[in-house]
Amino acid sequence: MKLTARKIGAVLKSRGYRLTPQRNAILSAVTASHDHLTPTAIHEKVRREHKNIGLVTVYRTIELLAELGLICEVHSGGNCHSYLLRRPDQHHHHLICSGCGTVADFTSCDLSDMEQKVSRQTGFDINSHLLEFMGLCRSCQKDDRPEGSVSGAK
Amino acid sequence: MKLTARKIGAVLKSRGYRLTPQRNAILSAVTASHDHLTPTAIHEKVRREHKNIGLVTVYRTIELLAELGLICEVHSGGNCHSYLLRRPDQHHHHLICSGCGTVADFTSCDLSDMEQKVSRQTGFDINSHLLEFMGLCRSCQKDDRPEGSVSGAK
DNA sequence: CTGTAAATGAAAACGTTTTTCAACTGCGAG
DNA sequence: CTCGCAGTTGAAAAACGTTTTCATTTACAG
Ligand SMILES: [Mn+2]
Ligand SMILES: [Mn+2]
Ligand SMILES: [Zn+2]
Ligand SMILES: [Zn+2]
Repeated sequence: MKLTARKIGAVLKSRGYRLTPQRNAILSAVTASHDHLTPTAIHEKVRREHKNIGLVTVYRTIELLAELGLICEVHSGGNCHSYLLRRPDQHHHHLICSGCGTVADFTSCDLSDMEQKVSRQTGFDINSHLLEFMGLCRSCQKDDRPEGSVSGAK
Repeated sequence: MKLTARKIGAVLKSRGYRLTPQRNAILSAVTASHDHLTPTAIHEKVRREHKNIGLVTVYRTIELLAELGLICEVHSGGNCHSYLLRRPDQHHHHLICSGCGTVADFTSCDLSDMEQKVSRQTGFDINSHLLEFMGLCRSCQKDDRPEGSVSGAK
């Protein structure tokens, strides 16, 4: 069942959030678009009708919608990376410990079956993928931290 | 065969790049660390010995090393995202067209086998993953653009 | 040693995201 | 319907992270 601006509005209210004109405008912009939009792009779109809306509001609304799982986030390849020495020669992927930041490598990645399937389903000609696992490394599982005590990189 | 600062230095030279003290310092910092480091983190590390090195140089060197595949890039969850309306209710992933930016959904994702395997191999307790496919959508395959003419979002 | 193209650092420009705070308003209680 | 207030907003500034510019320095081939 497809999400509409109206439905999302209802979800917001049911969760105790207010349904403001600004939020409605943002909902319309997002539901109307078949693209993925950056916060700025959303702002520009919304602005056409709602000239005075602040970019801050866009950020706040996006955050809210993402939290509630009403919008999806795409990693648009921008600049939010950290780096580490390459260890395996081969194509591989990473596991990142959300406790301490440790990164482990994973080489036996076989997405080709999935890629084929997806390719057939969608008609896309796939040429690369981004795959990362998140979790707790062995030692962080033991530590069993108090909560919210991530120390790792960044 | 593990990459060392020395070996990477050799690669650089063999590719016609100069081996400067700054680059060496960065290589040492990166090879010494078992963590993934942000550009700023690398800068801070390197600075201890090489007080005058500029953050610009760190950025330039990282770019170089990444291009040559000597370091790996981890998507550290920062802020480089675009957003779109959630379409499938279920857990799913995205295919992004590098031609026009179109995003397609892919629901039949089954990484659980891989997750189990990786989990066994590394001892990680995996609780989430990031998976995205990149490629050309059907219509962009036809268009066969001149080159570098991405128009999509962002 | 020298000449030259490559590399560097300081500073400024940039684009994005967050913080702050005073003003405003959606909406439920009365 | 009105009132009151917690929730929401916008302007502005601060905080970031990254890139550009440009004059100066330097690695290294010849
Ligand atoms: Mn999604
Ligand atoms: Mn890697
Ligand atoms: Zn850990
Ligand atoms: Zn396309």
